[in-house]
Amino acid sequence: MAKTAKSEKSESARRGYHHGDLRNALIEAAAQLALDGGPESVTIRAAARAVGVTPTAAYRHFAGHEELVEAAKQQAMEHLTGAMAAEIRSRPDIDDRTLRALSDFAAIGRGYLNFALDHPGLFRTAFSRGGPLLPPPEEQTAESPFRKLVDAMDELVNVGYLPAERRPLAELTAWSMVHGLAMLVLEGPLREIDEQTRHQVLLRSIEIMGSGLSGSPLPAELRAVLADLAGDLDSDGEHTP
Amino acid sequence: MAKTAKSEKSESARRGYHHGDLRNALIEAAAQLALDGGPESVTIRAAARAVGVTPTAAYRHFAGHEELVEAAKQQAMEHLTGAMAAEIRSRPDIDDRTLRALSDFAAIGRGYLNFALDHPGLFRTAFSRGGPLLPPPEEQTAESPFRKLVDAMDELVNVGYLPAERRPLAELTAWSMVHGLAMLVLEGPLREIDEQTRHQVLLRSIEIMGSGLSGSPLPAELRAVLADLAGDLDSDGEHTP
DNA sequence: TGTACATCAGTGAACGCGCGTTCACTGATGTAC
DNA sequence: TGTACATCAGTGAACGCGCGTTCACTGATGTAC
Repeated sequence: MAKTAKSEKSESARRGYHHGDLRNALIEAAAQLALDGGPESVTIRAAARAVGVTPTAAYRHFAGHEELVEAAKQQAMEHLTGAMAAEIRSRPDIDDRTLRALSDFAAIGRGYLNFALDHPGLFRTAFSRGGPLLPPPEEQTAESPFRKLVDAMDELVNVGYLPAERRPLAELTAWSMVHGLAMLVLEGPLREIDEQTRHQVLLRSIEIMGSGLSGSPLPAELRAVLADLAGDLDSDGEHTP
Repeated sequence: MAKTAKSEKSESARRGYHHGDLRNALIEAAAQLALDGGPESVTIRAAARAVGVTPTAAYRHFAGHEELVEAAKQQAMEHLTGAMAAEIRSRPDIDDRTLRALSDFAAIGRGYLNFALDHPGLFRTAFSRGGPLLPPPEEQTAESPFRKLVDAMDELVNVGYLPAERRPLAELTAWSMVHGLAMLVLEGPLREIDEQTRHQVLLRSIEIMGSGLSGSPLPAELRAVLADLAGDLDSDGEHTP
């Protein structure tokens, strides 16, 4: 870093140096492989091929195959984080705090499922065996989907919707629900379910979760908001923000 | 079958014929491989090796590798069915119908999670990509876990606990929840969660689901029953019935 | 500023692996006479 | 009941594949004088 501080040149010089930034190029190639074919498709040889380099070259930057795959999983998780953060950011504001908190909550679930359906290869990679563990709270950024879920739930308590004694671990229940739905629908026994049913299951799930949290049925106005949100759930291809 | 009808001998004679029943032997070997190492471990060569036969011999009974793997997945699903049916059967009777229906419901979730934790290889195989689809209702046996879940939910309606308008698709929500929990805890980002937390998440999940269905908090007596049930959730190794 | 040298990113050939799959075959079984 | 023959389940050798990984190497870069 002393070198980098000395001159800007070394920064740009490095670009033309042999390959430039082979490590990151390989990671990006690995992420692309994961996007196309899931974690099984991430191999050293394929990544090297994609970058236009000899497999051996990869061993200058990774201890072995496993390290490349781990990088791809990490990358896939960051894609999920980015996609969800963007989706959540792009939602219109709602004045009523309770309504807002609940709709945040629903949007998180919807974003998760959308990502899974839009990028099955990445989703599978992010959650494949040996993928990244849930980081401890202090290491989670504000963008982290899980952090956003926790925040939304905390807000539900602050707002008086969710009784404090029902709060503990509720985020894990909510996560399980939407994760399970994604898995069952993506590559599980429900993978041939029709789009409308899938849509309705998410709706019902959010509803059940919502009233399961508060301990009372959802007010009609909330149900309307949730229905709107779930309506953005898209099916094939990219979803329009 | 005309032959079989003619004499019982042909039945037993077939046993000693070359290998006897190589097809089923290979399927059983495949299931064992899946138990030990998940679906990736199911190969024609390994199954043949386990049975003590040449790989080529497998091609008399399976069109190719894919067909053997499919058989293993089917087998894994049947194991799940059997294990859950046994677990549900072995529960003590409860007089109160509502209590009973709710505890059935909870036991199904617990059985599912127990199977996943006790036999991760089989669980992963049953739900791996390209695994068996959920059969249409008319093809589900009374033993089918999904059928049992549907029945339990119907009973919750009959008993007046679950309002009919909240019934539709609720079984898919419940399934998603427990499936997601199993995936997250088995090989996902929660795989290093401690046993006690895992236990409590299931408890909270059943509670949230239960009150989310009815639209009102669980009566204290129900919570006590559920806590008992979830207490049977075991962690490492076989669970004791 | 120019030259000799050290460094180290990437090359090319090769290895061993387990896999799926195919081939011509063998030898046990069941059957027709 | 005994013998010739057809059937077909299983053998053994071999193929090509893509993979991970290692080896001695080359040649571009950065640096010391």
